[in-house]
Amino acid sequence: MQVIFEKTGLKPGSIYLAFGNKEGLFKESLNYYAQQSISKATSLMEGADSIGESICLILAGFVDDAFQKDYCSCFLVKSQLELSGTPDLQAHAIGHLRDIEGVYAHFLEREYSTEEAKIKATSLMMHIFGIRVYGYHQTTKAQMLASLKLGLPWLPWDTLPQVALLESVQ
Amino acid sequence: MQVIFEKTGLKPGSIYLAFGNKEGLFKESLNYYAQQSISKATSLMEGADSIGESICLILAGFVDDAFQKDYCSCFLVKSQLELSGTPDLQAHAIGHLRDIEGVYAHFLEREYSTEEAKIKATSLMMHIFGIRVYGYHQTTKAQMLASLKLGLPWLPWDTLPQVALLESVQ
DNA sequence: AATTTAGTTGAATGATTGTTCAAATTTTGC
DNA sequence: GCAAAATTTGAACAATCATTCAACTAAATT
Repeated sequence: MQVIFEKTGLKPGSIYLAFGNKEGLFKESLNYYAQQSISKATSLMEGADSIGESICLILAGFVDDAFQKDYCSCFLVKSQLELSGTPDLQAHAIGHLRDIEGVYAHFLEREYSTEEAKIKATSLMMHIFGIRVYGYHQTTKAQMLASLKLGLPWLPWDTLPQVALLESVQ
Repeated sequence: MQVIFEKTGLKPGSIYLAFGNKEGLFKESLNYYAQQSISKATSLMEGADSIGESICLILAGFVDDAFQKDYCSCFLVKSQLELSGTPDLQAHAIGHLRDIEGVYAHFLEREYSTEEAKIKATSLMMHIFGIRVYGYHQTTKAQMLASLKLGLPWLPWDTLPQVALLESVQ
């Protein structure tokens, strides 16, 4: 809260009037972040010819994130892990992550059976979580991408415009 | 610290004499947890005929963990993500995780080239991180295992004694 | 048994935390 | 232009936090 007072320049009273308490502000932030994430992914997959290709682009973007300075993983993932002591908020974060998995599963159903789409979405989420944690290790983009190709061999990595991947190689 | 005073029954002075300060205690805990993790994995792979099979067993164990009550993911993973504000401790956690990746890479070199072993170890770590995060979502063991099979197809899932996997299916 | 070392106690300290509220200010609706 | 509603302010409060320390007890050494 103290950091937020500083960064926003607002006084405690204003923020407490708007959000009630710390948990309220946190929950609202989680909602905003989740909505933002979902609409970003959705709009990328909606307009694409190939779901697979847009997923590759999304993943390449996550890899890029990891090499930005002040990388801070993913708000939802971090919250889910940190909030063991606050089951209410943790459930909120988990719910959003499951929604995101649902979005991927939904779009994958265009190209696979319901069963296949579901299991592929889970594998996808595992890799996303993997990137979000492994990102801090600061190895190389090439290594992370190679590992993604190995773990997600059903994605059309090679039909991607090479620039998209090359520009991801530091 | 307060919780530790309660749970151990020790008074502040005793703990501060032994560990210096909160960071010291935390660092020592990370070291202990990491050493424990590494020796558990190492001893499993050392005595095994097939590295692949022992890795499958390790992963199945991680999946089991996720369905234990009071599941709390992995101390190193959680610490790495939480300690953005304490670069010193975060680097410590990251170092341990990279050590663990090194152990897997080392054993995989028995069956693959150095290059192959390295990239497979990275993919393995991504899946482990994935399990550690996804574990909170409480779907089903079957779904998590199926997703692991999909993402790690180079592991000998089918040569595993069926009991080991069956007993993992809730 | 005497002396040094190691470990524990219990209370206290100062800093930081989340939170509240009456008064002042700005914005809105008529 | 005015009254009502909405926001902001600034100072304060109470709780919690990590940490310290002199006094006390137990263990080890000679």
